[in-house]
Amino acid sequence: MVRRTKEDALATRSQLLDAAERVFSERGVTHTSMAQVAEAAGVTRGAIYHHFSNKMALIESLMERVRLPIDEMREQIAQQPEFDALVEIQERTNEFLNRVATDPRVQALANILMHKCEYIDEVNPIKLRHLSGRNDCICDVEALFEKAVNEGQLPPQVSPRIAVIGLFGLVDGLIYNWLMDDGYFPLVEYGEAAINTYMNGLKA
Amino acid sequence: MVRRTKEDALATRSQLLDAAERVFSERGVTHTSMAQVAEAAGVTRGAIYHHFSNKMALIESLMERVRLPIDEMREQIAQQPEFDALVEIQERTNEFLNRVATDPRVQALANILMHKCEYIDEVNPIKLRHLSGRNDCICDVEALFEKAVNEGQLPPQVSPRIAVIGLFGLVDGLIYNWLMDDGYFPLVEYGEAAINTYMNGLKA
DNA sequence: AAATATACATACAATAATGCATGATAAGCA
DNA sequence: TGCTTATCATGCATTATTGTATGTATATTT
Repeated sequence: MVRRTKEDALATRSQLLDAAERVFSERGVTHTSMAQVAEAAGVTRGAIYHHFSNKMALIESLMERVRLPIDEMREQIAQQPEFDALVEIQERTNEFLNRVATDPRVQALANILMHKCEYIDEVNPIKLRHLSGRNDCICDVEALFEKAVNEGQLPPQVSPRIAVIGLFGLVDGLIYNWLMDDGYFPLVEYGEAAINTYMNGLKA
Repeated sequence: MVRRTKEDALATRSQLLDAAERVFSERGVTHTSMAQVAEAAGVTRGAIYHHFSNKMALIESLMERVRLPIDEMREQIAQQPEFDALVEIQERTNEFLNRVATDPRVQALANILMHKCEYIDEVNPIKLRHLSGRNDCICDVEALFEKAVNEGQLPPQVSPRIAVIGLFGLVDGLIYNWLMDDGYFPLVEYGEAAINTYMNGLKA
């Protein structure tokens, strides 16, 4: 082929990301060659190496594409005045489960990160990004738990730190298991029930 | 080298498994070549291919080695008369957390399965084994929850199925997150607290 | 309109990993 | 004791993949 319009090029880039998301999620990151990604996108490897320097850069762009709307969501929520800290926590958590269950893009990326890639050597920038993003969320929710304790919604012996570690473990574990054996339980329904149980346990 | 005693051969096999466990857990399964496993074990690839037909057979043997004692534990528990279903559940769960936290072999395997390998194509025998073993445990615990409901320890509206899905999600998620950022929270302490919270929530 | 840079396709070289075939030596067995 | 076979080491051929270099035709710029 030949040189296309800038818009065409952007579309190609987008197709490449879509294809990578799909193929990585199906066959795993390291078990997928650049040629397979290119084939799935209907182009050649030349197109990939033009847009991305290597496979890891491709994955980073993949994460960027999903991270942006999530960050927006976080900022948007942060601006809102918080009424009820506990309700806030539960709504956010349920919203997250819902997105994983319904947004195929988020779902595919979660699947890639949890089941279709290997975390190698500490320097791995992907892992660091992931952890950094997580940590921000954890801090947010920890602050909410602290607020709930301070305002007497939760008994004073509740440790916000432990509470948030448990909550994230629960959410991540539900998603992990749901993705592992796709749809052997309804994520949103069972997940919300389990989270509700956990939150009730904090009050006791 | 040469032909060794049968015992020597068994020792070599064991060394290979140890080395694989270590190297896979550090560098990931697909990012580790058979040559690297051999080097870590102090032998050549010839030794590996003599004992195992390929990398996947190696991993299967790895899982077998850990599965056996776990299965024994299950059977052993199953024989005991159950006094208190809820206590039983909590003890088993805590025991599991404890093993992951303290037994380096279990920990390495959990790390490999959760963070250092890619689950590819449905036929993957490793995944199937893992799921099958999980399912047995899930059924065990589900039966215990059912017993707890029947005996009035838990309110009747508690669904044993949802309860066990949530519990396993919580445990798996805690382990997953703990392994991801090794030791950024104390697994046993925080884990037991979170599980306790969850179990209390079921009673409410 | 000419020059240049862009957006890819294609071809090539280098690397690395796998599986197997072969070799060597001693253990196990008749 | 002699034969066979198990336990590994070594070497080889094949294959797959990566990164890059080159080619080409068209947007874009001047």
